[in-house]
Amino acid sequence: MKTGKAPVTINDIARLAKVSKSTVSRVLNNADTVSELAHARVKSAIRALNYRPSATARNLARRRSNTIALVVQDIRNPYYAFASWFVENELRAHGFQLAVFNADNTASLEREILETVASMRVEGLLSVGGNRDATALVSFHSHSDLPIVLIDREVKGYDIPTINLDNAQGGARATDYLISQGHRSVLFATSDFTDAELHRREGFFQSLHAHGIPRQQGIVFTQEEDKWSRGDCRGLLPFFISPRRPTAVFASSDFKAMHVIRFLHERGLKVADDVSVFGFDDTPIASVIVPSLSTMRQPQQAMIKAAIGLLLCLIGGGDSSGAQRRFLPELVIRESTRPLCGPSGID
Amino acid sequence: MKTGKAPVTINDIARLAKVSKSTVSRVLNNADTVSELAHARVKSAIRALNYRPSATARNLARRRSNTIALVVQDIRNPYYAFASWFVENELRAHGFQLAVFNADNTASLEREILETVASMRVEGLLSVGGNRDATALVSFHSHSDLPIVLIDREVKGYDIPTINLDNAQGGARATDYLISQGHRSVLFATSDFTDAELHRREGFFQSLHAHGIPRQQGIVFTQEEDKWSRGDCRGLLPFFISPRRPTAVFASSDFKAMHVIRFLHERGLKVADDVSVFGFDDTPIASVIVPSLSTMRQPQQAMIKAAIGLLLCLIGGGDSSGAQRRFLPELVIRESTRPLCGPSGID
DNA sequence: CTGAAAGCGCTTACAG
DNA sequence: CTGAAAGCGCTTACAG
Repeated sequence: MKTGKAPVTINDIARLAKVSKSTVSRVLNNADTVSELAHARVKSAIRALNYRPSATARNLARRRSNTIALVVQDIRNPYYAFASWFVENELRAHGFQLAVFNADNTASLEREILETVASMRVEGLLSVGGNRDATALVSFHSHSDLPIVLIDREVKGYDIPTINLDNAQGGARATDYLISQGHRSVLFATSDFTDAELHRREGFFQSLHAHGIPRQQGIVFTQEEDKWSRGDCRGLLPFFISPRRPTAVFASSDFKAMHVIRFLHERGLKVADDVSVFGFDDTPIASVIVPSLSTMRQPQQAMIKAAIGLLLCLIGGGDSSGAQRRFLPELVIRESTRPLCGPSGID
Repeated sequence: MKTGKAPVTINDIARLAKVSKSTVSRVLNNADTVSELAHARVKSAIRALNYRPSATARNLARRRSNTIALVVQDIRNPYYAFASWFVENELRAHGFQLAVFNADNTASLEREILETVASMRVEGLLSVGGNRDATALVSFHSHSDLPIVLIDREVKGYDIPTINLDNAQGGARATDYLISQGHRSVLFATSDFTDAELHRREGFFQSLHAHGIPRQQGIVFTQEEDKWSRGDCRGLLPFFISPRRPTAVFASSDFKAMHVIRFLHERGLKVADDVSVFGFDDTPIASVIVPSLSTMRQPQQAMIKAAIGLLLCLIGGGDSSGAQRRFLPELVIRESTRPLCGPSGID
């Protein structure tokens, strides 16, 4: 029953059903002003020709696409993969379609995506995560009416509605916890890629300070995101050949924590027993790996729901200039951290 | 510089640049038959009004969308997330856009997606993975001209171009390896959700048989995919309270292997030392976790490239009825498996 | 309840 | 090199 090259159109249906295309359109859109007879004939014509209305034509005529764009920074990252899954489900419940775009942590790609999104005439844009260069986004936002809501991204000096985690507090509370377990020599492992990480680091130092620990004992190890992705942690070596090695590592994400764990393993150090490891995000896998990972949980679903609520409100014409919501992370203690008992832990 | 409610159109540009919309269209499409003057005026009008042509209108007029649909079974699964990343990059190189759809392992959702895809007038469809109910896909394929290529899915009795892994061989070679390490009591942990898993299990039994191991010593533990997702492995308990517990577990995916590892950990059993664990897929995380996971590597990128090549060929009008390619998995030995030394391993 | 007509924002022959 | 016209496949007032 292959239909040949040219797709069947509303005119084909009208002809076969012996009605006007207006009437076909009416049954397509469930109008109640169609006679039973016409309705039946149209329906059967549709079935006979295996007709599906063109979304393209419909969108053009209706001047709306009924779709919302989501741009994530890296779909390979489970955190974003899950976000896209959740956003799609939430939007479906509201009758919207989702178009996902992957920015690959690259500003130039993000720029392209914004162009595409604009030409698609989507009705709203959700962006989750992001690197620090937001110029494309800012310029796009200031030149367009498209409702935009950002998650996990701060754009200073511009009024874009934003849903964020209190990353500084997260960093501080994680560090507080490690210190409360007796750790005095804590290494913060990160990249300086996102504002979120910068704030987590800030919180790290705040906590040290609050506990009267000199800044030098709060060691920071930074390397490019790319090296983390490849699992290249050689840069950590110097910190662990010294006799006064850190007794705890606080990584700026679960993903990095897992790489730190592998590094320690290869150096013959045991997680928890020798070195406590703490993550950030509470990725699904954090509770599965052995030992399971202590981490700061990000209330991702709540944040996404809030963002979608905001976006839908904006689309509905609502005003939310200056809308900023900040969520609090939650301490999750698992197996990868342990109290430091006695001085034997350091040396 | 907000533009007000109605988006600017090609007519606005034509008016401002004092040319016809034909000419605007020409510069939009980089036609070389435009005078310098006209070109410059159009360009500056476009910039002045921040104009972006409507992809919807363009697609309708051109009768092509330039986009390809990818349907994955569960975007939360890193395997699929990576696939979508890779497909997008490959397609970009060929000038196509990608629209990703998530079937959530649900036949009814897959059906809906197929409807959407059809109405979008995409130019091709790639499907990766899939549960065993392919009726929607088969019926769709037989009623439409849309080029379709399947990856990791077998549809028997219908001629849909397919790229598959030789899962039976993968299952057999993995089991061969475990047996070669002295394991005689191997547990195969799986769900019976996909054909791939069924074939892996088949290979498992083939290998046992080839090594003269009675079927009863090849234990199979099956539970629904859903329980695996939730990490509920209580069903494994009976196998491990018996004194003659398995010395090796072969899981039908890396993901399941990780849950098995957690289960063993909670029972006080050490991976590799007490029980060898073997996965399937070689997910990125397999080499990061501690101990790193022995597994069968699936040449995912090569398979995707082959699938895209096939799809592009079909789109170009090529004929590939009966196109079936089968790739071979590769044995990857890491830390989670160990030779069984001496009878002490069994009891 | 139904159809003819205009329009959505583009592209594409066709003349000139 | 350029413009007027027709057309892509729908929807939406407007008459009747």
